[in-house]
Amino acid sequence: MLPSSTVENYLKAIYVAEAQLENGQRLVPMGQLAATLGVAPGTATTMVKALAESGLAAYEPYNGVRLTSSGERLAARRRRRHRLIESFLVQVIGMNWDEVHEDAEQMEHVVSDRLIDRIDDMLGHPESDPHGDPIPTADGQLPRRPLETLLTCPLHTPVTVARVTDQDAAFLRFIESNHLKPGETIEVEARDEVSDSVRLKGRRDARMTIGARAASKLLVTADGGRGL
Amino acid sequence: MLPSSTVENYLKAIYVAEAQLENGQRLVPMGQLAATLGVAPGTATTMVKALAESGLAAYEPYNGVRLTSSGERLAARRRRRHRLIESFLVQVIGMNWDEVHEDAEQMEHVVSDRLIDRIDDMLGHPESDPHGDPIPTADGQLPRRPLETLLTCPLHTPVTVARVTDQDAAFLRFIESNHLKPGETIEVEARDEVSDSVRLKGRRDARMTIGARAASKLLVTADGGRGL
DNA sequence: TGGCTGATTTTGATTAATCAAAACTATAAA
DNA sequence: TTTATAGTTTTGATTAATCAAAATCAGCCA
Repeated sequence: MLPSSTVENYLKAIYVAEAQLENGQRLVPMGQLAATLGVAPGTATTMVKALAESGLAAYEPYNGVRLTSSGERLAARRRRRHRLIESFLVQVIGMNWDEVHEDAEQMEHVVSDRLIDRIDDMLGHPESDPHGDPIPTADGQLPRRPLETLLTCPLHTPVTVARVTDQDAAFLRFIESNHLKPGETIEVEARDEVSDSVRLKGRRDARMTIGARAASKLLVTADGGRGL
Repeated sequence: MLPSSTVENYLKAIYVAEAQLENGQRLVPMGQLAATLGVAPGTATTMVKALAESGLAAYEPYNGVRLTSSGERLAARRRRRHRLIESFLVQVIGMNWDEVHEDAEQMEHVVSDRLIDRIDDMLGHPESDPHGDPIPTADGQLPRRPLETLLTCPLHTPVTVARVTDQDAAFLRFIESNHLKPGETIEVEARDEVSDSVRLKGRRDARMTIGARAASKLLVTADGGRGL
């Protein structure tokens, strides 16, 4: 009855892929799903058919797959667990934010609801995790904030880093050592299409230039207030 | 290469059963192993043969099974993880000692060594968990203390509760509400063979009588000092 | 309108863990 | 010494998750 961690991982991968679909697309293609999960395409097909059986996903042969509302509910619950555990590992255990992903990945499947609630209480019901990723409430609601990336926010205006949408440890260490973690106030000074880069003014007026791809992973709030 | 949680559970069950073997017995019978793991006898046979293949257990057909030294090493590592996690859940997260077993049971299989070490540091390298069970060191050594049960300790002498060898939640709550947790100082006033019971003087001279079976699960140190 | 190509699905096997039930041992009683 | 029985092992199947490779489909290009 309760979904295996394999099932939970498929739901998560579908959710993430759905959010990244271009323009009109509504279905995640099987090949992409199989690739992100690191399994053979046939395996993904078989598993997705099983998900469809149990009402967690809608599957159209040769077209792709998307989550049903109950699949989304499950995925949200799982995201909540993951993000609370990451927050906990960083804030309570004092692990670095670039080394918590793996442990959280494993623990989210096995920890009891009771322990999750306890952690939620301890942290004071946080709205987002150390990366700024929003934490769904127990009933699956997302606290929604309108965020912009460093590619779209206004120039020469103080903005607060709110979220870093990449879990890669090296990238996170880069963000940290340049004082670009959620909560920091920065300003975009210029964008250059040709060199594909963005110039920033950071803490203590430090200047730095980062690539557009990296810039797109830093989400900010336009006002100068606290991002959390 | 790294053992599945199923393998770890078999090792644990064999270890516990070995420690409980009567007098001259050196091997754990298959039937008993299967029963404690809740699997069919044939399943245990198959699995134990696989353990023997990989050098973790010594198996004698129709006689039984015991751990090899490398099996014991693995079991000790696993016990260390379990007990550190239980200690952590009680002392840091504030869960009750009667509700942590299940979570620890799951988490011990998945958390990273890095996190275990971090927990060990946070707790100050404790020698025993909240039940008083000793925590093996990272290289598998057990801090050994000579303990007696309430059935064997001297009468009319202050002793300190050091360990409670039963994980049953109801039993743990009983111990707690009667102030018999590890660290408490108590005295055995009398033992009665016929009624199969033991009379105690506890905190603030409270008198209570418990059954011999329960008394055998309370381990104490003869001196009046702190048990931890 | 074919026919090609790349993505998808099917098919047939494999591995780990399990069960039920049949076959087998070892020992203790007759 | 034979036999019953309790405990153990084997056998044949099952389930979840996976793979490789063969078969199939969809859409586009000519």
